[in-house]
Amino acid sequence: MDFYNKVGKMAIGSRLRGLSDLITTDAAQLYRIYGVDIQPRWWPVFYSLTQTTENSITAIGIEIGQTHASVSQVIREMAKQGFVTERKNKHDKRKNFVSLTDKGKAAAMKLNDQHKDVSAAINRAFSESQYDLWKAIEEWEYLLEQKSLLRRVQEEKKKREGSMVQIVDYRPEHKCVFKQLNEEWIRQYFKMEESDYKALDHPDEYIIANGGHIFMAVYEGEVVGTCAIIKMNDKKFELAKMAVSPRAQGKSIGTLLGQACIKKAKELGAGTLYLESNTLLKPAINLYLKLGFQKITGPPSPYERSNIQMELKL
Amino acid sequence: MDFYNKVGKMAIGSRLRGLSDLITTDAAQLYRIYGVDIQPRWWPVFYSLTQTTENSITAIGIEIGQTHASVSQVIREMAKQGFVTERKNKHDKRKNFVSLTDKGKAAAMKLNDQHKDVSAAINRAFSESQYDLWKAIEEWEYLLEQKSLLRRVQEEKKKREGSMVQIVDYRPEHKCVFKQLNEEWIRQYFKMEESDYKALDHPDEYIIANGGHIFMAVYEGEVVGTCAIIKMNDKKFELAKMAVSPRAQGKSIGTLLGQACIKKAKELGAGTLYLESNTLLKPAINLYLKLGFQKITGPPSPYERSNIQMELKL
DNA sequence: TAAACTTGCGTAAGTGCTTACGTAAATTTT
DNA sequence: AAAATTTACGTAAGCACTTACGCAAGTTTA
Repeated sequence: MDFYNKVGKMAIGSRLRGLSDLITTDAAQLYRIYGVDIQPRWWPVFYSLTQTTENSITAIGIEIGQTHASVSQVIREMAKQGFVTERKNKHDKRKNFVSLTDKGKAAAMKLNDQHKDVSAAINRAFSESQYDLWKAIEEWEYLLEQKSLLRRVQEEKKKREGSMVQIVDYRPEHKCVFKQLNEEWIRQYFKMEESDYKALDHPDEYIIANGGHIFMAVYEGEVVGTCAIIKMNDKKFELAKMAVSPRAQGKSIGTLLGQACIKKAKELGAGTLYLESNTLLKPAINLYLKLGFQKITGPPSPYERSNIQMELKL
Repeated sequence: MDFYNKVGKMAIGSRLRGLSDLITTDAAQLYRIYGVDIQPRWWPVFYSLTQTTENSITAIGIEIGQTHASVSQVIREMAKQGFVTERKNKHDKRKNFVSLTDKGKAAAMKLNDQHKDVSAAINRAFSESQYDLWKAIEEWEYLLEQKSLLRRVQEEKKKREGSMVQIVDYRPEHKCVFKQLNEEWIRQYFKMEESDYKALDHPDEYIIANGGHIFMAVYEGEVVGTCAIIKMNDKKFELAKMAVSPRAQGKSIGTLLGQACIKKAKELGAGTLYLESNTLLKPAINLYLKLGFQKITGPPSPYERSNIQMELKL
């Protein structure tokens, strides 16, 4: 199929199903060859019943990895053809115990031959092949169990979108959006305090002129995040005013801003980066931890909403 | 799934489908993440349409490896949601040309990102894996194209059943079945001749006492085939009276009998094995060819039904 | 001991494809 | 030019499962 090559390995799902179909379409004819008048879909149930004298619907389903509904349907068809009999359990009247009839057992004998031959044919095909399909499937099952495809794709999305984010220095024209981004999240969780207005209305004076720095995150031409470091003394800066627009979350923008701030603080000769936050903001705290910050107990903060203090030694 | 291990590699079909499901079930959620309101099953059609400005139903089907019926259904759904428009072809009014609307194109842009991320995720998974699933699938597709699973199983069946066939020397109690087996096939195609009765009614005198040999094939305790070598002179034997019961055909019994006769003829010091047959009996002629016999032109035969003569140099 | 939950099962409906079939248009054969 | 065949498409129904739901029977909790 040329399409597969165009689309690339993304088509792995379709391709797997295609191969599965290629293998299973022959099945119906196979049963005819062995003179057993059964439906291919009965096979797993049939096989399971040959292993245990009798079994309940749900138990069979679990064993063969299908739903009880599917087994129930198959059993009904098999019973109609006289391959199995059903028997209600005495102790637990909900349970429906199923076992092979004589006709079923006779068919099972023939199926046993078929099982032998199919196994032999498949094993021979395996021995003819260079790449081990069986092990490859096992490995993929394991890989996807460890981390689902969905999560893998989400990670790739984050990475791609993160690479499209630019971290730029604060410029006067950012004044308005700088305040807006911060006000947005503060109002969502808390209320604006006096000290907020001071820094947000006059970033140039309170932050930059004071020896600090502000970064802005730009995504698709739009400013979607910000973060600042404020000079406390020659050796200590505060990480503050971190804000990311809710529309742009999930793109690792906080991480990128944090990393830029840490780098800048080092350049400015800081030995410690300090911050105040609130334990209510779990994603933020997680981000700080990921950046290397650790909880400390310091002097009280001027901000009402602050209930946790953290520090990073540079 | 424990069942897989019990059943062995015969479950390869189910297992492939299982893995395919594991990969494709995530798909539905994926589209939501990318903010595109499309059905996963639309994807191949969608992708195909982004490659060509417009295309007909059947052509799309061929490209994506599905039936036109499937494409027709998908297009109907997509049109209802306004992703595509249909346009009857002027020159050929049967054709229905489909193209993306603006809404469709916008969705295609988003899908493009999704395609990138999914491809990246899958490629990363491939690079994490040790066994190459992709190549393994390719190889199996090739193997099954060369020889279908059905044929492979049939071969195994033949081999297994062949190994259950015993070739034994003629004993007096075989007299009746020896005649019966031969009469059965002769009557089916021709009519019994005078010379038939001589050899079939008195095998001891005409064949064995004369320095020849008769083999019987036994399957599941029942005599199901026979074949004889008749001495023509010290260096030349005739292969004759080969008969296999129709109920036991397809088990390579003819081959086994033939091989036994060839071996015996060698032991008896023959240099040539000769036979007469009829070109009507194609499977028989094929068997003789497979055993190494070649067509010759010799003196006329006493049997009316003989129209071909063959010989094997030992 | 009643109420709430869990378990086992059957039935219905959905899924994403397929095959089967019918119809109209185009093409080839007679 | 009529008849037969092929092509393009739509619709219906089937396949082998699934999920959703409801009922009855058991078990646990309050």
